[in-house]
Amino acid sequence: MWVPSAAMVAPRQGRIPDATVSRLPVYQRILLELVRTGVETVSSEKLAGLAMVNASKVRKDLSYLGSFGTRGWGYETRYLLSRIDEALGLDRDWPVAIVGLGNLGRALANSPGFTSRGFRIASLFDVDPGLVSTRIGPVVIHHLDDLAAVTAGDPPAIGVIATPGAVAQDVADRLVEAGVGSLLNFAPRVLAVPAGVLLRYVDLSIELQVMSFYLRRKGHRGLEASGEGTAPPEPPVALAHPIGIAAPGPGEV
Amino acid sequence: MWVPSAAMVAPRQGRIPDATVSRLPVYQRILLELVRTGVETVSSEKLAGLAMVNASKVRKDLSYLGSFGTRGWGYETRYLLSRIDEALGLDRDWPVAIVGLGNLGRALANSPGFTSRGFRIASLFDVDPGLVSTRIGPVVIHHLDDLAAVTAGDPPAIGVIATPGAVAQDVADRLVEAGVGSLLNFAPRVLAVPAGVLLRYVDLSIELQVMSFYLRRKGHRGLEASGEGTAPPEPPVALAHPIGIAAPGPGEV
DNA sequence: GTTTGTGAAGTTATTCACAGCG
DNA sequence: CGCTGTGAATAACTTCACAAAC
Repeated sequence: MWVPSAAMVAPRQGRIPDATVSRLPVYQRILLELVRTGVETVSSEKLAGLAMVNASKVRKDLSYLGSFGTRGWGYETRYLLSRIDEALGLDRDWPVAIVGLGNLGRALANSPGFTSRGFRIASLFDVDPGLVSTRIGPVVIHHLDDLAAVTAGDPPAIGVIATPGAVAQDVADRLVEAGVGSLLNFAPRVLAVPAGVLLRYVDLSIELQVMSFYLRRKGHRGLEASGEGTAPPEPPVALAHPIGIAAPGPGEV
Repeated sequence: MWVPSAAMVAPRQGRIPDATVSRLPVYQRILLELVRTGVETVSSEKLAGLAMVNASKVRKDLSYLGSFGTRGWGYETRYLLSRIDEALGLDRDWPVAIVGLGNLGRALANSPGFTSRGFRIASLFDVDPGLVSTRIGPVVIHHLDDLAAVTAGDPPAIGVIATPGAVAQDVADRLVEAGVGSLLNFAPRVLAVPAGVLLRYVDLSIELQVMSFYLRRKGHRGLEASGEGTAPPEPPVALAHPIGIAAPGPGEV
């Protein structure tokens, strides 16, 4: 069995760039699959191919965690995975509260994100009397008004907002008040939160509109153009990348 | 009524930076609300406050579309909105196909993204016999195997993948084969698509894991830490921004 | 021979700071 | 005056290219 030397384990002290952080989960998922299928080592080239990114980007990303590849050989999948898990804090269980259990909230509650390690649904909230007191799996849905009482003494690390936009700021305020450390907002609203509270957005409308922009550039024609007529297409363009998953690879413009 | 001069309308010929493109939908949404509530003008400072970004970023972003502010005064909300809509291609209707109508797919199909201008659900697909032939609103759900037949002659501009990860690549292949110009992937998989097809990702697991990383840095403690013990917290850090909505503003670390 | 890890170069994005216009 | 629009400065990120390690 391969054993890392002390020098190889030592993680960089410096900051890990944001762009790198947002790619680590991609590598993590790929490594999980490689380990599952019995692959023991992987080169930056191979990993880059699977993640659809440049190989030197993979090497630089991994170098921020430490230097645990073997030259001429590659990375040991199982060990690399454990280092990424540790960097991402997946060696803990982060309690998550979800507010809003319509289709989206239910989809989130049942998504693979919560069945894998690292996260745990701690509490659910809605205002619909038809939903309150029902369960999703083992977790009962409470009324939003009981949020403070339910989370008292054990505030969730992450609050997920899956409500209509109109109430998103109110929900955010309540979650912050309850002591939640970070918010993941699916509602189509820009939110204001106090300094120190992390805030990220996932927004379908924005994704669609960004696609619309690049489709127009590609010269794609929108059907049933409403209004004054169709603008001329602009020259093709490379696609900006999404939530930071992967830079444009061979498969993308 | 205010009428723009020719000089003010002329859009820049140069490329609009990707980072700007991903912020335009945010400005668009805010302007929509300002227009709706009867606000006639807005300064870059005000708009920046609402979007939680730096004011000079707003001015630079808007300057890529042309120069239609009035010095000493600000921007005319209704006119600015129309220019952003045009830049984003929202003056057309992009037909969208959604594959996978579990909770997530249904949430997407019913989301405000499709009730507003610019997008139209053209077709829906699933493989579940219990769903095929049922409707969501006026649109019937077809079997995935009928995708080629249903979209023949009128390929959707955008394909939305809301299936389990295991079948996402197959669905992507079918959509591309059918002539779809861009893909929005909600499945937790990296996809390969031919050059020329736009591809964006929305991934809950990644968002959660990125939050986990920054929570750890903040010194937040995960409950019930599994495994060998809790790593020491790292110094606080600024939060990277998500799908490119907004740079860290006053409300965010 | 092969592949990592990393300085250096190149590219893109953000912020500053102020001239110029209404 | 106030506020836009934009060059110039800074910062962040990506890619190149190669010496060092196995």
